[in-house]
Amino acid sequence: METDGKNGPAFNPYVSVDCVLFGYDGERLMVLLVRQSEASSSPQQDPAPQAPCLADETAPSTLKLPGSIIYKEEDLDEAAQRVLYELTGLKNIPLHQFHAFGDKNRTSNPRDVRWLRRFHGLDASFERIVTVAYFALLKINRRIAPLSSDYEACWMPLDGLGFLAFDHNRIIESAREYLYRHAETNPDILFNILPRKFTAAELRRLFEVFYGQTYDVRNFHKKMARMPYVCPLDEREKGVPHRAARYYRFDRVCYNQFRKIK
Amino acid sequence: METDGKNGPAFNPYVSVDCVLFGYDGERLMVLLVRQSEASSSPQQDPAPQAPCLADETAPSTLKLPGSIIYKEEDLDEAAQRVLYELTGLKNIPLHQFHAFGDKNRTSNPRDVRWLRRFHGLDASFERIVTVAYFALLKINRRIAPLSSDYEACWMPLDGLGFLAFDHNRIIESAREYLYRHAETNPDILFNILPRKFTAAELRRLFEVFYGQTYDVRNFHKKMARMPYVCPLDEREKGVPHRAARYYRFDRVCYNQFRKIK
DNA sequence: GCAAAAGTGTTAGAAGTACACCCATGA
DNA sequence: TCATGGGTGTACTTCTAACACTTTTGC
Repeated sequence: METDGKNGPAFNPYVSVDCVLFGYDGERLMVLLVRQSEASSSPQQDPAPQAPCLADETAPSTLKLPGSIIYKEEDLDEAAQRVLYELTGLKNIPLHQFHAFGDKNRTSNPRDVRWLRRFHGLDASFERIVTVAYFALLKINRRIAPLSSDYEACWMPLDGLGFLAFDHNRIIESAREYLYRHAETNPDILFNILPRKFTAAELRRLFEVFYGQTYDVRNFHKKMARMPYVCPLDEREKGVPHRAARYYRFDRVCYNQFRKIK
Repeated sequence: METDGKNGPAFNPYVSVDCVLFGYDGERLMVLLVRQSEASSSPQQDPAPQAPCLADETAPSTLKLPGSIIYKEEDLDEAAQRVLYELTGLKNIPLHQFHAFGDKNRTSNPRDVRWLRRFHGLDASFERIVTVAYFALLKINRRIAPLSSDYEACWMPLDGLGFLAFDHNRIIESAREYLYRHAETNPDILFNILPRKFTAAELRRLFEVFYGQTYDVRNFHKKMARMPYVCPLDEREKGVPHRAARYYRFDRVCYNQFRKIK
């Protein structure tokens, strides 16, 4: 801050947070998007619940990441938690800040400009919105879906997303890289999106989807054996038309100890 | 951005960039800091060259990270590059954005508030400065030092920093973690801070300082042999009172190829 | 010849990879 | 009894870590 004085053409951009909420439904990685509505009313005033949508490229509205301008009395992290909560009802989910996007022209697409004016009432003189992006990895289950529909939100498969508002395609791509890197050193993030009890096959499936490769079944069992925090239970599957699989659970206490000694 | 409408108490904070410039002098890791001057004039108008300073806890001024409010026509990355250039004269150095700091009270220390008013002429109503932090790893050499002194800048040993302005202690600690993580996947960053020609001992010393551990000499030679981009030269040290060490150089072309196939 | 740093090879354990068959269950 | 997916062991390679002595040079 020493390199400009009173002279510098300082200015105040808007600061927002955007949340890249990855979800796993047991089969695919998804991302939670909301409609960039053409209506000028805010969703709080005019909730329009509707069925979880499919991508519709020809619709007049575009999809975008959930986000919000930060409020005066909020920390960045708090704003991100608020966005998550208002959209999904979830609290205390670790949200990871990964990058700030502040290019001069990131809000220059005419459609986006129009939307910002109508929906946010931003005056014509606004210059830019600097957004601080967060990601989280969520378990897709029944609790989330109904809330999402209030915001015309939908889970979209991560592969083959169409064109999104602003620079949100880029933000998601970036989030994905940070997610992978984060998971390397924090594998617990993956266990959060499995059921409390899970089978070896479920864990393997998750690894295969996440890392985009296949794992030899035998070697994967050995890999699991080397994770002391993956604890086999006595319980097994029931009612399956084949040999019943053993259940495992993730032991966080054990996980934290394991990390310390490593 | 769907979770607030016209209703939200949106506001515009200042947005700044701060640069954590790590430096290596062949022996220690340092960080480049500037004085949080009590004078109200900007350094451009009143450059006061002085000898590279030592930490002086009792002085009326505190040390801080170099940084700047972003200008209207600047991208965040451009602002960070500008700060780096104005302070060191260096261009085209990769600066890595790593985190945005936007806590409500990060600029609430009375001394910092006073400084912001005097030095930046920020009016009394400012609420907050959201700062986007960058780091880079530099080779400390003669070209940097003279420029630094114009800003009352000094290289401080990374360990044992005193109390800095704002939340800059925290920012540096965070930068350090990101730097380590970055170097894991991008080891080239370490070779940038070695001389063009370096000995195995120099490389080992760097690794030991950087990773805070010692390396067995023989194993380290094997480690080097597994880095195809570290090329032995025919040249050797001269005039040393012991067996002359071989020189090596970092081959970037080879490095890039090696990364692709991995 | 001596002080000071350079350079070199072997062994053991841990982790990763490739590969094929029998087991338990419900229908 | 059959279709379906669950579960297991061995051999090879690669990486890591521990460990001690000889070489070269200037003084």
